[in-house]
Amino acid sequence: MNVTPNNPARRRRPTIHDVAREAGVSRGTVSRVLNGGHYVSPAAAEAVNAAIRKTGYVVNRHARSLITGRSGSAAFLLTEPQEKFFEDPNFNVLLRGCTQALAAHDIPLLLMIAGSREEQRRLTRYIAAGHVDGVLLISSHTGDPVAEELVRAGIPVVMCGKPMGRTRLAHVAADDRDGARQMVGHLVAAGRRRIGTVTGPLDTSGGVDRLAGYREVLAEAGLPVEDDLIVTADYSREGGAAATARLLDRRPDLDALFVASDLMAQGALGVLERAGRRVPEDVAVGGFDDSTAALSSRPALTTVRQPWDRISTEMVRVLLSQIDGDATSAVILPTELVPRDSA
Amino acid sequence: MNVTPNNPARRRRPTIHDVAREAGVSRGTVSRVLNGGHYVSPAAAEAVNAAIRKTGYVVNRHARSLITGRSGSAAFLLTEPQEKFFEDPNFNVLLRGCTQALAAHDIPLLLMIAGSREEQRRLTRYIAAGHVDGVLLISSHTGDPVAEELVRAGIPVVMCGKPMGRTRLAHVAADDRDGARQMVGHLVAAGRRRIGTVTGPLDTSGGVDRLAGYREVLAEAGLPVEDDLIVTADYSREGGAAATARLLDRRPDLDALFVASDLMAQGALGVLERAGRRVPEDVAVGGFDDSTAALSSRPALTTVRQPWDRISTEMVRVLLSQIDGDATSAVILPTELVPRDSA
DNA sequence: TTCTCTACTGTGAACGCTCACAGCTCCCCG
DNA sequence: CGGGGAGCTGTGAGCGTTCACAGTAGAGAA
Repeated sequence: MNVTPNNPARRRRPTIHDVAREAGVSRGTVSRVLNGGHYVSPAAAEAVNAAIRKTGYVVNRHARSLITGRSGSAAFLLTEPQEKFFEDPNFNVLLRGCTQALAAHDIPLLLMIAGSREEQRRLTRYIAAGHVDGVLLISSHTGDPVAEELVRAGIPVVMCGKPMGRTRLAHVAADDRDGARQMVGHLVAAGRRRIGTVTGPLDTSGGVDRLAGYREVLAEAGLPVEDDLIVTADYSREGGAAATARLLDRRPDLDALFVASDLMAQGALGVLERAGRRVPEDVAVGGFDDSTAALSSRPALTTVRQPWDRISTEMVRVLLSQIDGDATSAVILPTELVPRDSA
Repeated sequence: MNVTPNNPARRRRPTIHDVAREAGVSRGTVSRVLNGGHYVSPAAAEAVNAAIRKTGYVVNRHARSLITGRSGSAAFLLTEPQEKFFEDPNFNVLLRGCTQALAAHDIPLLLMIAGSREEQRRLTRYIAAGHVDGVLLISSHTGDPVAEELVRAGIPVVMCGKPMGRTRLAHVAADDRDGARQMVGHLVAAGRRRIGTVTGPLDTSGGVDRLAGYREVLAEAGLPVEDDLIVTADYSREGGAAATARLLDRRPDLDALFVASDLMAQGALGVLERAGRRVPEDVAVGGFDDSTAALSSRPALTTVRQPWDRISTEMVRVLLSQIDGDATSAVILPTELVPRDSA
């Protein structure tokens, strides 16, 4: 005697066959409903949808991927040690924006971190094996081999920020040069004359382009561009503090400071305060990014807004169109001066 | 006439068939080599491995998943707004540790963030649909519905930290109570008598248990446990600063402070400095976590080390064994006092 | 009426893998 | 010397989809 008669296949997940049987149609029709509903009669579509609701059917993505050759997911790939990114408030906004933009297309975003060359190799292999349809690449420094490897493997890649190498790579970036021009122009217009700058690393486009904007505006205003007013740091709070200390040491007559990131500007504010300089009375300070750090610092930071929300949606748009076979493209988005209390 | 005779299937990825043909064996043998190499002669294994190298073969995980029913990936799921986690240095260490521990098993870790109830629902559905083999759940607050939903759907889940609800959930946590006992014991032994505490949120086990340890030690030392020496904050730097200011206002006679996280302790140090108190001479400060914040603060923070590296490897171990069908289990790891300069 | 075109539907064949099974050889033990 | 087991191998089936194709019905044109 069978003790559990009603339990031959307990809790098997319903397949497309079950839905088809339930709806009284064929597999093909169910599949068509699932994929856009073209060439399906209204009555059949209705029956299929009812059957899907009734059975609680969910497509098996593995089966679908096997035949379509697509995984239905994308990667958010960091090719530098993660600490740097996590500390940076911009990163939060970018990640969140990309996740949401992809969620609208029902594409989950896998966050991958490849700090060491070893990890880079492993992940490149993994991605190149087709486990991900496309990559949002967050890498700033020159000579990052990952982008090239992925492109060679035929994987759609979109970078955040202008790539430094000569590779023709799809990317989305803010207009760093113009943002710097706006900020330094603002400082000049306020009557500042001895304007220093703390740049980002000069193997990143943000570092180079913001410095270029600074130089241009000074030159246009007829002010000398002096080397001892220029210090390079690494976008971190501590780096910004150290650079500012050095600058202040070299040029005690400083009356304004353009810092290439809000985080570094926070470090700068601390150093200036400890040195007894009032901001903005003695030294005006301008940041870059309009990150959360800008609002929480005291005084509130005058900064340059990067349109992170638009950057993320654009990155996703470019990636998806590239996955659909379109050519690579580049998008540069405008930046905007945000005047607050520090300058 | 065929114009491109040599190009019928350009750049097709090699399959197990190609490897089998190349090695002169059958599909079955190749599959066995791929899955551990049992019941394969050394000669055959050698031939297969050579063929894999030659063809550049990589398994198609979609095909494998289709039959095994496993995805070969795991999720790192945050059920709270991401900002909080990213700011916290502990989170970096935990994420990195888990990623590495899983990488050793060739299991990629998908980072998922479910800040809103809406996102939680979407991701729960996604995970329950079988797209991930298991979940490392980072959620601290009481009444988080995600854990229960996942468990009900039969998904292996391991939590970081003791769950507050009554659910019997697999988890890995540090011994918060004992860590607090060590720290407060240290303060008492140093002759401190008016010891305040800044606790974590009281709907997290870290908040509750560390407070419990504080209370116990004071009671055991014959010191009064006074309510106005206890303030609750939210683990953030700012929250810690605000709580300390309140405490100092209420009890100017404070001679020691046990702060339930290093980040909050950093905030506390700032407030104490501005209030003109010397640390540790006037007020001894003890943190919790031994995060990077502890070393970078001035003075270097005496704190309680949470074994994050072991926590992450244990989480992965418990998750994998649960995926393999073992029962859920809980692991509590020891904490350790790290004496530095602040107490 | 017949023919063509469009809208819709069902069916077989993949996709690339693992699993179960059957078959083979060889060795050890009774 | 026969039987049983261990070690190794190949084969067929099937996982749950999508895709291409063949086919049907009905509408409209010739």
